[in-house]
Amino acid sequence: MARTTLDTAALAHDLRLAVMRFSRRLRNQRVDTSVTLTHLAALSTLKRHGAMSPGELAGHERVQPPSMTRVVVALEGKGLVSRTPHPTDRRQVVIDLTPAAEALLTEEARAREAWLSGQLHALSPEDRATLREAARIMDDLASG
Amino acid sequence: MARTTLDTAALAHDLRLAVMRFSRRLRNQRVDTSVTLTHLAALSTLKRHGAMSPGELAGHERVQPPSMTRVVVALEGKGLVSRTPHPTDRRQVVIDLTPAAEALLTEEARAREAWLSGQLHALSPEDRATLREAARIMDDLASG
DNA sequence: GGAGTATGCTTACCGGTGCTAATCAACGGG
DNA sequence: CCCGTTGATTAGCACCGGTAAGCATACTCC
Repeated sequence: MARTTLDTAALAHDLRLAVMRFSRRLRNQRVDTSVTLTHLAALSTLKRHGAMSPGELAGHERVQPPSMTRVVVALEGKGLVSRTPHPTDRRQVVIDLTPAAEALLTEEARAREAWLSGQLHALSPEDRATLREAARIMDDLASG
Repeated sequence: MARTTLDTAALAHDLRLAVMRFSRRLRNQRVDTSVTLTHLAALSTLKRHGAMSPGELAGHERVQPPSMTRVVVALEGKGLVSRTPHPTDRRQVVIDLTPAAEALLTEEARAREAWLSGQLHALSPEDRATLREAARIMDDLASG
Protein backbone atom coordinates (compact mmCIF):
# COMPACT_ATOMS: atom_id res chain seq x y z
CA MET A 1 0.00 0.00 0.00
CA ALA A 2 2.94 2.27 0.54
CA ARG A 3 3.49 2.18 -3.17
CA THR A 4 -0.09 3.20 -3.86
CA THR A 5 0.12 6.03 -1.37
CA LEU A 6 3.29 7.32 -2.94
CA ASP A 7 1.80 7.13 -6.38
CA THR A 8 -1.30 8.94 -5.22
CA ALA A 9 0.76 11.74 -3.75
CA ALA A 10 2.70 12.15 -6.97
CA LEU A 11 -0.50 12.01 -8.97
CA ALA A 12 -2.10 14.66 -6.79
CA HIS A 13 0.89 16.91 -7.40
CA ASP A 14 1.08 16.41 -11.14
CA LEU A 15 -2.65 16.52 -11.65
CA ARG A 16 -2.88 19.80 -9.77
CA LEU A 17 -0.19 21.44 -11.89
CA ALA A 18 -1.61 20.05 -15.12
CA VAL A 19 -5.12 21.22 -14.36
CA MET A 20 -3.93 24.67 -13.36
CA ARG A 21 -1.92 25.17 -16.53
CA PHE A 22 -4.57 23.66 -18.71
CA SER A 23 -7.41 25.78 -17.35
CA ARG A 24 -5.22 28.88 -17.65
CA ARG A 25 -4.66 27.98 -21.25
CA LEU A 26 -8.35 27.30 -21.83
CA ARG A 27 -9.28 30.70 -20.49
CA ASN A 28 -6.78 32.59 -22.60
CA GLN A 29 -6.89 30.63 -25.79
CA ARG A 30 -10.47 31.47 -26.53
CA VAL A 31 -11.08 33.17 -29.84
CA ASP A 32 -14.47 34.65 -29.09
CA THR A 33 -13.67 37.28 -26.49
CA SER A 34 -17.14 38.76 -26.23
CA VAL A 35 -18.22 36.26 -23.60
CA THR A 36 -16.05 34.80 -20.88
CA LEU A 37 -15.79 31.15 -20.06
CA THR A 38 -17.74 31.62 -16.86
CA HIS A 39 -20.55 33.34 -18.71
CA LEU A 40 -20.58 30.69 -21.37
CA ALA A 41 -20.76 27.97 -18.76
CA ALA A 42 -23.81 29.61 -17.20
CA LEU A 43 -25.50 29.97 -20.57
CA SER A 44 -24.76 26.35 -21.41
CA THR A 45 -26.32 25.21 -18.18
CA LEU A 46 -29.43 27.26 -18.86
CA LYS A 47 -29.56 25.81 -22.34
CA ARG A 48 -29.25 22.28 -21.06
CA HIS A 49 -31.52 22.47 -18.02
CA GLY A 50 -33.90 25.26 -18.93
CA ALA A 51 -34.86 28.41 -17.04
CA MET A 52 -34.08 28.43 -13.35
CA SER A 53 -33.44 30.69 -10.39
CA PRO A 54 -30.01 32.21 -9.69
CA GLY A 55 -29.66 29.93 -6.69
CA GLU A 56 -30.20 26.82 -8.74
CA LEU A 57 -27.81 28.08 -11.35
CA ALA A 58 -25.18 28.67 -8.70
CA GLY A 59 -25.74 25.12 -7.50
CA HIS A 60 -25.18 23.73 -10.94
CA GLU A 61 -21.98 25.69 -11.45
CA ARG A 62 -20.91 24.97 -7.87
CA VAL A 63 -20.35 28.57 -6.94
CA GLN A 64 -21.92 30.67 -4.21
CA PRO A 65 -25.09 32.61 -4.97
CA PRO A 66 -23.43 36.04 -4.87
CA SER A 67 -20.95 34.94 -7.53
CA MET A 68 -23.78 33.88 -9.76
CA THR A 69 -25.64 37.11 -9.14
CA ARG A 70 -22.77 39.02 -10.70
CA VAL A 71 -22.70 36.72 -13.70
CA VAL A 72 -26.43 37.10 -14.19
CA VAL A 73 -26.17 40.87 -13.94
CA ALA A 74 -23.46 40.90 -16.57
CA LEU A 75 -25.39 38.59 -18.86
CA GLU A 76 -28.53 40.63 -18.47
CA GLY A 77 -26.53 43.74 -19.33
CA LYS A 78 -25.50 42.04 -22.54
CA GLY A 79 -29.07 41.08 -23.29
CA LEU A 80 -28.30 37.38 -23.06
CA VAL A 81 -30.66 36.46 -20.25
CA SER A 82 -33.99 37.73 -18.99
CA ARG A 83 -35.16 38.01 -15.41
CA THR A 84 -38.81 37.39 -14.74
CA PRO A 85 -40.51 37.13 -11.35
CA HIS A 86 -41.28 33.65 -10.14
CA PRO A 87 -44.99 32.86 -10.62
CA THR A 88 -45.69 31.88 -7.02
CA ASP A 89 -42.67 32.79 -4.91
CA ARG A 90 -41.97 36.48 -5.19
CA ARG A 91 -38.55 36.13 -3.57
CA GLN A 92 -37.30 34.17 -6.50
CA VAL A 93 -36.38 35.25 -9.98
CA VAL A 94 -36.44 33.11 -13.08
CA ILE A 95 -33.47 33.42 -15.39
CA ASP A 96 -33.91 32.41 -18.99
CA LEU A 97 -32.00 32.67 -22.23
CA THR A 98 -32.91 35.38 -24.71
CA PRO A 99 -33.01 34.74 -28.44
CA ALA A 100 -29.66 36.54 -28.64
CA ALA A 101 -28.17 33.95 -26.29
CA GLU A 102 -29.64 31.12 -28.31
CA ALA A 103 -28.00 32.57 -31.37
CA LEU A 104 -24.71 32.98 -29.54
CA LEU A 105 -24.77 29.40 -28.32
CA THR A 106 -25.54 28.15 -31.78
CA GLU A 107 -22.65 30.18 -33.11
CA GLU A 108 -20.47 28.88 -30.32
CA ALA A 109 -21.55 25.34 -31.11
CA ARG A 110 -20.56 25.93 -34.69
CA ALA A 111 -17.12 27.24 -33.84
CA ARG A 112 -17.14 24.77 -30.96
CA GLU A 113 -14.25 25.70 -28.75
CA ALA A 114 -12.06 26.19 -31.77
CA TRP A 115 -8.68 25.79 -30.21
CA LEU A 116 -9.56 22.94 -27.91
CA SER A 117 -11.40 20.97 -30.56
CA GLY A 118 -8.48 21.32 -32.90
CA GLN A 119 -6.08 20.14 -30.25
CA LEU A 120 -8.28 17.22 -29.32
CA HIS A 121 -8.72 16.23 -32.91
CA ALA A 122 -4.98 15.91 -33.24
CA LEU A 123 -4.82 13.44 -30.38
CA SER A 124 -5.00 9.69 -30.75
CA PRO A 125 -8.41 8.10 -30.17
CA GLU A 126 -6.97 6.47 -27.07
CA ASP A 127 -5.95 9.82 -25.61
CA ARG A 128 -9.38 11.22 -26.35
CA ALA A 129 -10.96 8.27 -24.59
CA THR A 130 -8.69 8.90 -21.61
CA LEU A 131 -9.73 12.54 -21.46
CA ARG A 132 -13.37 11.58 -21.77
CA GLU A 133 -13.02 9.32 -18.75
CA ALA A 134 -10.97 11.90 -16.90
CA ALA A 135 -13.64 14.55 -17.50
CA ARG A 136 -16.18 12.31 -15.84
CA ILE A 137 -13.91 11.55 -12.91
CA MET A 138 -12.96 15.19 -12.36
CA ASP A 139 -16.58 16.23 -12.49
CA ASP A 140 -17.36 13.65 -9.84
CA LEU A 141 -14.45 14.87 -7.75
CA ALA A 142 -15.61 18.46 -8.11
CA SER A 143 -19.08 17.46 -6.98
CA GLY A 144 -18.26 15.08 -4.20
CA MET B 1 -15.19 10.95 -39.52
CA ALA B 2 -18.36 12.82 -38.80
CA ARG B 3 -18.77 10.69 -35.76
CA THR B 4 -15.30 11.50 -34.54
CA THR B 5 -15.84 15.20 -35.10
CA LEU B 6 -19.07 15.14 -33.18
CA ASP B 7 -17.49 13.24 -30.34
CA THR B 8 -14.61 15.66 -30.24
CA ALA B 9 -16.96 18.61 -30.02
CA ALA B 10 -18.85 17.01 -27.16
CA LEU B 11 -15.61 16.10 -25.45
CA ALA B 12 -14.32 19.65 -25.78
CA HIS B 13 -17.50 20.88 -24.15
CA ASP B 14 -17.53 18.41 -21.27
CA LEU B 15 -13.82 18.60 -20.67
CA ARG B 16 -13.97 22.36 -20.49
CA LEU B 17 -16.72 22.32 -17.89
CA ALA B 18 -15.10 19.55 -15.87
CA VAL B 19 -11.73 21.29 -15.77
CA MET B 20 -13.30 24.59 -14.78
CA ARG B 21 -15.25 23.09 -11.90
CA PHE B 22 -12.39 20.93 -10.81
CA SER B 23 -9.83 23.71 -10.72
CA ARG B 24 -12.30 25.91 -8.85
CA ARG B 25 -12.65 23.16 -6.33
CA LEU B 26 -8.90 22.67 -6.10
CA ARG B 27 -8.39 26.32 -5.35
CA ASN B 28 -10.96 26.45 -2.59
CA GLN B 29 -10.43 23.11 -0.99
CA ARG B 30 -6.92 23.86 0.14
CA VAL B 31 -6.24 23.51 3.83
CA ASP B 32 -3.03 25.49 4.04
CA THR B 33 -4.14 29.03 3.33
CA SER B 34 -0.81 30.72 3.96
CA VAL B 35 0.36 30.21 0.40
CA THR B 36 -1.85 30.30 -2.67
CA LEU B 37 -1.85 27.67 -5.36
CA THR B 38 -0.12 29.99 -7.77
CA HIS B 39 2.64 30.66 -5.29
CA LEU B 40 3.01 27.02 -4.53
CA ALA B 41 3.26 26.18 -8.20
CA ALA B 42 6.08 28.70 -8.63
CA LEU B 43 7.91 27.29 -5.63
CA SER B 44 7.49 23.75 -6.93
CA THR B 45 8.95 24.75 -10.25
CA LEU B 46 11.94 26.35 -8.56
CA LYS B 47 12.38 23.25 -6.47
CA ARG B 48 12.25 21.00 -9.49
CA HIS B 49 14.32 23.03 -11.92
CA GLY B 50 16.54 25.06 -9.65
CA ALA B 51 17.17 28.81 -9.48
CA MET B 52 16.17 30.80 -12.54
CA SER B 53 15.18 34.25 -13.76
CA PRO B 54 11.63 35.58 -13.45
CA GLY B 55 11.27 35.31 -17.20
CA GLU B 56 12.16 31.64 -17.25
CA LEU B 57 9.85 31.02 -14.34
CA ALA B 58 7.03 32.73 -16.22
CA GLY B 59 7.78 30.51 -19.18
CA HIS B 60 7.52 27.40 -17.10
CA GLU B 61 4.24 28.44 -15.57
CA ARG B 62 3.01 29.74 -18.91
CA VAL B 63 2.12 33.19 -17.68
CA GLN B 64 3.37 36.58 -18.79
CA PRO B 65 6.44 38.06 -17.09
CA PRO B 66 4.52 40.79 -15.25
CA SER B 67 2.30 38.17 -13.65
CA MET B 68 5.34 36.32 -12.43
CA THR B 69 6.91 39.52 -11.15
CA ARG B 70 3.98 39.95 -8.82
CA VAL B 71 4.26 36.39 -7.59
CA VAL B 72 7.98 36.79 -6.99
CA VAL B 73 7.44 40.05 -5.10
CA ALA B 74 4.88 38.36 -2.88
CA LEU B 75 7.09 35.36 -2.27
CA GLU B 76 10.05 37.58 -1.48
CA GLY B 77 7.88 39.48 0.97
CA LYS B 78 7.16 36.21 2.71
CA GLY B 79 10.82 35.33 2.76
CA LEU B 80 10.32 32.32 0.53
CA VAL B 81 12.57 33.34 -2.34
CA SER B 82 15.72 35.39 -2.70
CA ARG B 83 16.68 37.70 -5.53
CA THR B 84 20.32 37.91 -6.47
CA PRO B 85 21.82 39.71 -9.44
CA HIS B 86 22.78 37.58 -12.40
CA PRO B 87 26.55 37.04 -12.48
CA THR B 88 27.09 38.27 -16.03
CA ASP B 89 23.87 39.89 -17.25
CA ARG B 90 22.91 42.73 -14.98
CA ARG B 91 19.44 42.99 -16.47
CA GLN B 92 18.55 39.62 -15.09
CA VAL B 93 17.77 38.52 -11.60
CA VAL B 94 18.16 35.05 -10.20
CA ILE B 95 15.32 33.74 -8.08
CA ASP B 96 16.03 30.96 -5.65
CA LEU B 97 14.29 29.22 -2.79
CA THR B 98 15.15 30.18 0.76
CA PRO B 99 15.49 27.60 3.53
CA ALA B 100 12.03 28.69 4.70
CA ALA B 101 10.60 27.71 1.33
CA GLU B 102 12.37 24.38 1.44
CA ALA B 103 10.78 23.76 4.80
CA LEU B 104 7.39 24.82 3.52
CA LEU B 105 7.64 22.52 0.54
CA THR B 106 8.65 19.64 2.75
CA GLU B 107 5.70 20.35 4.98
CA GLU B 108 3.46 20.62 1.96
CA ALA B 109 4.83 17.34 0.65
CA ARG B 110 3.97 15.76 3.98
CA ALA B 111 0.39 17.01 3.98
CA ARG B 112 0.51 16.52 0.20
CA GLU B 113 -2.60 18.14 -1.13
CA ALA B 114 -4.66 16.64 1.65
CA TRP B 115 -8.07 16.86 0.10
CA LEU B 116 -7.05 15.81 -3.37
CA SER B 117 -4.97 12.90 -2.16
CA GLY B 118 -7.84 11.67 -0.07
CA GLN B 119 -10.19 11.88 -2.98
CA LEU B 120 -7.78 10.16 -5.30
CA HIS B 121 -7.14 7.42 -2.82
CA ALA B 122 -10.83 6.63 -2.79
CA LEU B 123 -10.85 6.09 -6.52
CA SER B 124 -10.32 2.78 -8.25
CA PRO B 125 -6.79 2.09 -9.51
CA GLU B 126 -8.17 2.27 -13.03
CA ASP B 127 -9.52 5.75 -12.47
CA ARG B 128 -6.22 6.84 -11.01
CA ALA B 129 -4.43 5.49 -14.05
CA THR B 130 -6.83 7.41 -16.25
CA LEU B 131 -6.13 10.64 -14.39
CA ARG B 132 -2.41 10.00 -14.54
CA GLU B 133 -2.63 9.72 -18.30
CA ALA B 134 -4.97 12.69 -18.51
CA ALA B 135 -2.55 14.81 -16.50
CA ARG B 136 0.15 14.09 -19.03
CA ILE B 137 -2.13 14.84 -21.96
CA MET B 138 -3.42 18.09 -20.48
CA ASP B 139 0.07 19.24 -19.71
CA ASP B 140 1.02 18.59 -23.31
CA LEU B 141 -2.05 20.46 -24.49
CA ALA B 142 -1.23 23.37 -22.22
CA SER B 143 2.28 23.50 -23.63
CA GLY B 144 1.60 22.92 -27.28
C1' DG C 1 33.20 53.16 -30.15
C1' DG C 2 28.68 55.12 -30.62
C1' DA C 3 23.79 54.85 -32.32
C1' DG C 4 20.05 52.14 -32.61
C1' DT C 5 17.75 47.84 -31.58
C1' DA C 6 16.59 43.97 -28.63
C1' DT C 7 15.94 41.93 -24.21
C1' DG C 8 14.56 41.46 -19.27
C1' DC C 9 12.31 43.15 -15.43
C1' DT C 10 9.22 46.14 -13.41
C1' DT C 11 5.38 49.54 -12.71
C1' DA C 12 0.74 51.05 -13.57
C1' DC C 13 -3.63 49.86 -14.60
C1' DC C 14 -7.64 47.01 -15.71
C1' DG C 15 -10.93 43.09 -15.75
C1' DG C 16 -12.63 38.67 -14.32
C1' DT C 17 -13.70 35.35 -10.65
C1' DG C 18 -14.80 33.77 -6.36
C1' DC C 19 -15.51 34.29 -1.34
C1' DT C 20 -17.81 35.94 3.19
C1' DA C 21 -20.73 39.05 5.78
C1' DA C 22 -24.58 41.74 5.95
C1' DT C 23 -29.10 43.42 4.18
C1' DC C 24 -33.75 43.13 2.59
C1' DA C 25 -37.94 41.07 1.04
C1' DA C 26 -41.01 37.37 1.14
C1' DC C 27 -42.49 32.87 2.73
C1' DG C 28 -44.43 29.85 6.18
C1' DG C 29 -45.00 27.50 10.64
C1' DG C 30 -46.57 27.92 15.31
C1' DC D 1 -49.20 37.85 14.00
C1' DC D 2 -44.54 37.02 15.13
C1' DC D 3 -40.39 34.79 14.14
C1' DG D 4 -37.21 31.88 11.96
C1' DT D 5 -35.95 30.54 7.24
C1' DT D 6 -35.01 31.15 2.52
C1' DG D 7 -33.60 33.63 -1.81
C1' DA D 8 -31.42 37.34 -3.93
C1' DT D 9 -28.64 41.03 -3.65
C1' DT D 10 -25.04 44.54 -2.11
C1' DA D 11 -20.57 45.65 -0.19
C1' DG D 12 -16.04 44.67 0.37
C1' DC D 13 -12.00 41.72 -0.06
C1' DA D 14 -8.46 38.80 -2.28
C1' DC D 15 -6.44 36.37 -6.02
C1' DC D 16 -5.12 35.89 -10.70
C1' DG D 17 -4.16 37.03 -15.12
C1' DG D 18 -3.40 40.30 -18.99
C1' DT D 19 -1.64 44.64 -21.76
C1' DA D 20 0.96 48.91 -22.26
C1' DA D 21 4.64 51.53 -21.10
C1' DG D 22 9.03 52.66 -18.74
C1' DC D 23 13.79 51.81 -17.82
C1' DA D 24 18.17 49.74 -17.52
C1' DT D 25 21.27 46.79 -19.71
C1' DA D 26 23.06 44.04 -23.52
C1' DC D 27 24.02 43.46 -28.21
C1' DT D 28 24.82 44.69 -33.19
C1' DC D 29 26.16 47.03 -36.85
C1' DC D 30 28.38 50.71 -39.09
